[in-house]
Parts: sequence; structure tokens; C-alpha cells
Amino acid sequence: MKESYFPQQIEKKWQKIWEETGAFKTPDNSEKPKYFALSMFPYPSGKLHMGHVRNYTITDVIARFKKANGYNVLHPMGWDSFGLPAENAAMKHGADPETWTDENIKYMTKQLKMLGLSYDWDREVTTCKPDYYKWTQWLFLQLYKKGLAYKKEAAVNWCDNCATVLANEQVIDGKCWRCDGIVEKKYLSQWFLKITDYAEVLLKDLDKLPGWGDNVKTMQANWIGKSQGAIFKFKVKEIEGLEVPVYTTRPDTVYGITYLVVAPEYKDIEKLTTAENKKAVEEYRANARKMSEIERLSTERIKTGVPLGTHCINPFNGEEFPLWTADYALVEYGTGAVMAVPAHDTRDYDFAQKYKLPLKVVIQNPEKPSDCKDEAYTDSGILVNSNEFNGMKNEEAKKVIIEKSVKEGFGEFKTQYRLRDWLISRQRYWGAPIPVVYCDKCGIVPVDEKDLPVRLPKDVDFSVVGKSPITTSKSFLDTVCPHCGGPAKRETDTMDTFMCSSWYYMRYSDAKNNKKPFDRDLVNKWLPVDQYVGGIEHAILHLLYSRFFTKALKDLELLDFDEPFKNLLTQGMVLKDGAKMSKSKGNTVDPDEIFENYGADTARLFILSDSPPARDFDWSDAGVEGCYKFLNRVWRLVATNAENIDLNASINGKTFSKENDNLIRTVHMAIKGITNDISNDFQFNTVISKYRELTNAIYDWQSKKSQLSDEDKTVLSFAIVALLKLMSPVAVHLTEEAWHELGASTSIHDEPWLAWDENLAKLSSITLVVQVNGKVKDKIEVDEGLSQDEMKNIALNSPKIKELTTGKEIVKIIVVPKKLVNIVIKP
RNA sequence: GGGCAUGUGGUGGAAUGGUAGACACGCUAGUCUUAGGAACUAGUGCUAACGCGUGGGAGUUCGAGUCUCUUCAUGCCCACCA
Repeated sequence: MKESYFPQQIEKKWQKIWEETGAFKTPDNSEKPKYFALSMFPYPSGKLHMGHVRNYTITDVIARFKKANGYNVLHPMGWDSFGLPAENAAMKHGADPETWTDENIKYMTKQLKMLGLSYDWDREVTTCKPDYYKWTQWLFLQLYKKGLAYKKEAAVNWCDNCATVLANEQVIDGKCWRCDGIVEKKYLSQWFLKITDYAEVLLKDLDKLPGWGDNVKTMQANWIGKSQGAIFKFKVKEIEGLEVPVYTTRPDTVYGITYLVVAPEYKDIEKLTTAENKKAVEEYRANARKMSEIERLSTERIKTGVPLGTHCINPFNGEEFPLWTADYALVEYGTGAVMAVPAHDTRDYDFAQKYKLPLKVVIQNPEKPSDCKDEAYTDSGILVNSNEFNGMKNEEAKKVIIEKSVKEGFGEFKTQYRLRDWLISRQRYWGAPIPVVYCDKCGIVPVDEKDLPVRLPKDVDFSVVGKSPITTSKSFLDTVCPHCGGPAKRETDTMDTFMCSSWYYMRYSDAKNNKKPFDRDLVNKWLPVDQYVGGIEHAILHLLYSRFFTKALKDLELLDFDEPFKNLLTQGMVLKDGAKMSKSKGNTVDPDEIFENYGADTARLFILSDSPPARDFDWSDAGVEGCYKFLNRVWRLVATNAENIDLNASINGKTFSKENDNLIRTVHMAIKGITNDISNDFQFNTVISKYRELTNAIYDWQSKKSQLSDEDKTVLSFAIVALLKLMSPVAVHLTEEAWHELGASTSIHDEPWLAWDENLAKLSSITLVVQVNGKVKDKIEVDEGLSQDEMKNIALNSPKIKELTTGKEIVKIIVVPKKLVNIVIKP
């Protein structure tokens, strides 16, 4: 065995052998229990970045660990390959998006293979291929038939740069999530999925996910945004028969209303405006329309509004108050109208201050009454000025006040969600065409299932501006109506790529099926995903959509489970010098260079070593170097001892010298510690520190031996075999090469994981810690298995302790078995 | 403004309520080398020392990095959602 470590040669060699022998193929049928380990599949942008390396290494180590522990592991990979960058590249370089995407996939596949990942490539899924998007389209049709996909005219988020609409989830601070362009509101007829039908169950079932982090769950819960309250209807004084309904979560403050606000886009606003106020209201509304989302959402912006001239009547007490329009009321939430209670709501307070509107106190803190002149009182308290409800606690009043409104016919209980329906149309080329046609006679008609897929046309002009390139195709647009056979036009919108990624993990269970998206038995066998690993940036978008899809497909009886991902690990970002790696900052590290200079095993080891997976990881060149040196150290340890190592040596049933016994104990402790660290939240950073501890221990042991006896060789063999096996999920190539150099003929990756002996996984002696008043004052080496009294005596007889306790009154003595004695004295 | 995280040496980070700083990076000496950015050995929280030390302040406990309250700072997510 060569004493020098040449990762590049070793890695290429084994990658080839593994591929040729089909080492990572996953059979559908196996006696073993299943385990589905999944990384979020990448967008084929061109090259892997370190975030990918981290993500896939984490999942790969999990997959290999589970495989060694007796599971039939499904560990697939695929490509989220529809999307705008391909189209932009096409526009820039004149390349076909398909060619551009294919080339990227080819290159990135090569990189993934160089990383030594244990994927079953037979199950590869590529969302832009017709054999995949056919089924995305098919699923759309099933949702359409079930009434979960619909088209409607709506104010949508429009990004001019990308010339397409965006889902609410894709608008960040009023800007486009992709290009940072300013998002405007436009009225367009668009396709939506009815995710709001599932709002309640999507919220409630978060409780079924103990394997998800609370941060992700609260983010989803906040996004769904459930609130409970009431709708009250207010009669308009000037107009017979017209009512303005409002949604409120504070029905207890209903006696404190002093005005009412409707959104500028409110449907009845023109009717509610008097002739004198018409001009001012029109101006205000025109201005609101022009404002971008960013300006409008700005918190710092001072609230503005204008009166409409009309009034409403409070049905609870007959009071009259004016109607205003102001853009702090949102047309798309609740009813688009708000009852304003300046005394008990900070926004209403600010507005009332500005326009000198009155305020009326109806909730009081009995300990600290306030007239609310200086600020709104928004905490709980006792009702005042509220007729029969005076003296009630406001939390109790909420219910009875709504009950009164229900009984008298002007109100109802109402649960409201902030979640909106999912807008899935995109006016872009590189996506799955929405499979419907428009017929003059029959209207919207779904494409016949047997005619799927609706293929993307090739005869398109990518240089067009301001509209989708797909509309330039001559072959695509005209078709016949599947219903009446008459002439019809195809839908030119394509689907949001998040549709494609909402079900890809199901396709892995039956990737080659050309009869259906997946076989029901196979999807039920492999899913849900046992461990999903990916970035926190998908906490809302992808993960919420996927949960919705799973529930909808269950209702369509295509599968039998209701949550797609049992356990979720959200990995932290990869940083360099404390900042996120990005091309614009110029602080990226190219994985290819790392593979070339140090090898994949070093990259894998390092990316797991410094931080726990959920935390951000700071890339350092010195750290890479350190990992490379460590692998060299391991290699040298094995190589210099190759002649002394017998893979078949057994320590069972033998007794050993003290120092050999100690090395055996160290190995058992390492097996136990590493197994527990992986099982417990995948703490790979401590796993790797235990590799180092074990390696150091073997070197130490060896440095005390000038010559090895047969017993020594047996113990050394035991330790080295354990070290290699424990390291095999991480340093996949090095351990395989060493394993074979030591004479094995089968793969180390087919060896079972190691078991430890609880009696050996601890030190033979213990350190007795002696404290006085909780402070450590002495440490004494003692045998294990002392009685509590013996421990106490040893502690009290220690010279250091005697010195401290002489002449002092001992109040009590605490003894923790096998650990410590704490002597409490009076000071 | 709301929610969720996170605060431990020069740095990344370890610590079932029981020896704080495992394991590394870095640094300082030294050995071996023509040389070393290789390898190995020793040291490395602060303090001259008594001692002091897990962002600050309180509390529970025989004992707190860990539990409770409070406060500050940083990061992320949401944000005029009535």
C-alpha cells in the first residue's frame, strides 16, 4: 500500500467501478424497511455551488448511514429545469432554452458524480422533458376537473422586466423575487389553484410534523394567517338598501367606532361618494393606482385619505359616523372595508390624529385608566361606554357582541385567512403549457388526456419584448376544439415552475411510468419522504405548495398519505468571510477547483465539519487544508500498518492488557458517540471531531509501542477497521480504497454499521469531582462502582478538601453516583 | 410593529442541570530536514497572583452555558391583514 494519498486517482477509479456495478441502484422490492432520503433538486443553472455541495453531501451521508443500518434506501436526483434563466440565456445568446438546459444538466451531472454521491440515476427526473411535463399537465387537468384550478380576472402582480405575473409568494418587499424589478398591479385574466380551500388543513396539519423545525412551521402558519372575528354590516344613511360590511377581530370595540374606511378599489366606492366629494375621491383613487406596491406598503408613509361625504349607522347604538377612503385599507383582505376605532387601534389612531377625527374610549384598564389622547390602548381591559356590555372583560365581550349581531341579523362569526389562491399562469415560454383551449362556441375546454403532452413549439422568436415568445409560434396557437371540433386557440400561458416541483418527489417512486404520473402502490410504498434536506428559502413557497399538492392528490385518490415530508432539515447557508457567497461579491469557491486540488472526500469532510447542518457555514481555505491533512493522516495510519492489519481478526472472547483494553474502549465510545450524533439531528460536526479523536487515540496508542505483539495486532486491526467503517459515509473513496488495499474483495459500503458494547463504551476508571459549595476544588481518580458512602469518605479525606472544611459546619453532602460529591458548608 | 432564531477563547464550534472551552483553525516554541507552506513534540480562555470567566441584570437549585423572568445586541422571516 502506497504511503502517499492520491485522492484524484482513487476517486475516479471507484466512481467508475460503482457505476459499472450498479452499486447504488434501489430495488422496489426488498425485505428491508424503506427509507427515502431526498435533497431539494437543483435548477440547472450551469455549475454547482457550495450550497449544493453542502446539501447533497448531508443527504448522501444520511442515505449511506441508513443503508448500512439495514434500510432499503431511495436516494434519487433530478432537475427543476423549467424557468426564466434558460429563456434569458436564449434571448442573450440565441441558444434554444432546451439546448442550454441540457448542456447545464450534463455538466452538473458530471460534477455530482465527482462528489461521489450515491444516487440511483435510473430514477432521474427532469421537469422540462415531455415525459415529465405530460404528467404535470395531466395533474393540472385533474385539479381542473375537481374545481381546484380556475381562471379569473384579478389584480395581479406584474413584473415588467420578466414580462410575466408573479404569485403573492414571489413578491418580496414589492419587488420581483428573481430580478428585483418593481412589481405593479395589473388586471388580467389568469389561472389560479384553489389553495385557500386547504388553508385550514394546511395550518392544522403542521401539528402532524414533529420532524420539522418550529421556525419553518411558524413561517407557514404566519403565511396562512388565520384570524377569527366577525363581519358586521353597516347601513348607509344616505342610500337606501346599501350596506358596507367590515371584517374585524375586535368586535369588543364596536361601540368605539368613529368612522369607517373603504379601500380605494372598493367595489361600491362610486355609489358611496357624494357629488361634492367626487373630484377629490377620484384624484385620490387615481393616485393610489399609480403608486407602486413598495410605496404603498411602506410603513413609514404617513396615512392619507379623503372623506366620501356619506355616513354609516352603527347598528349597535344608532350612532352615525363618516365614511372615508384610505389606502391603508386593503381591497383584497377581509371585505375591503374597515371599522375604525382610533382609541384602540394604532393605525386608526394615527389616521384620526391627522384628520382630526374624534375618538371614543370603550376599553379601560381598571388599574391605569387612560383617555387614549396620547396613544391608542390596544391591550385587554373592561368595557365602558358600551351599553349592556359595560363592565365585561373584553375577551368575553367579543363572543357575546357577535352573538347579538347574529341574533339581530347584522353580523356573523367569520374566520379569515391571509393566504390567497395560487396564481400559476406565467406569460413565458420555458414552462409546461397549460393544457386548455379556447373555443368560440364551447369556451374554455381542457385538452383531451390522450393528446397530452401539449408540447412546447420550436418555431418561436425569443427576441420579442413585452410578451411571451410562445405567442410568436405559428404552429402552436391554432388548434381544434376537443369538444365540438371547431376552430380553437391554445392557451399560451405556461405553468409556474413551482407546479413542476410540487410533485417531483412522487415521480421518483416510479420515474419511468408512461401510463400515469406514478403507480399508486409504489408512491404509497416509498412516500412520504423520510428525510428532506434543503435551504430555508423554500420554507414557504415550495414546501407549502408541495403540502397542498399532496393533500389535493389524496382527495383525487391518487395516493393515500397527506403530508409529503416527514422530517425536514433546513441547512444553513455557505458563507465566505462572513458573507453569502455570490458572484457579484466575488467570494465564490468553485467546487471543481476543490475536487481537483484536494479531492471530493476532503470537500465532503470539510463541508460537514465546522458547523451543525442547520447553521450557516463559513468556508475557509485553512479549514479545507486542515481536512486534507487529516485525511492524509488517516491514510498514513492505515498504509504504515497495512502489514499488521487483518480484516478478519476478532477480539471476541479475549482478554487484553490495560492499554489495549483502553483502546478497545475508545473504539466502542467512538461507535456509540458517532451513531448517536448522526441519529440525533445529524450533528456531523461532532461526528467528524470524533473521527479525529479516534485517529489521535490510535496514533497515541501506537507511539507507546516499539514492537507489536500478536495481541497488539489484533487490537490495532479492530481499531482501524472500525475507523474506516465509521468514516465510510463521509470519506467514501478513501475508505473504499483502503478497505481493498487491506485485502477486502467486497465494498466497505456494503458492510453493516457497527454495534457497540455498552459495558465497553466507557472508561475503566472515573474521575471523582469534589465540590465545595458547588465550586470544583479537587479531582480524584477512582475505580468505578464505589458506593455513595465510599465516595463521600474519599472526598472528605482529600487533603485539599480537609483544608477547606476544617472548623466549618458541614450542612449537607450531595453525592452523584459515579460523578461527584458536593460538600455544602456554612461560609 | 409582529414572529422565529442566535449570543461561549483570537476564530469555527463542544458540553443528558454535575470537571466550561471537546475537536479543529490560528498562534508560540522546539525536533527532523538543504529548505519547508510536510511530519512530529510541547504549549495556548483571562489574570503576576488570590481568583475571574458562557451578552447584561435578577431568580430557581447543593450545583446553571443549560431552567424561569427581564434586558441588550445580531440575523432571518412576515409586515397598514383591521
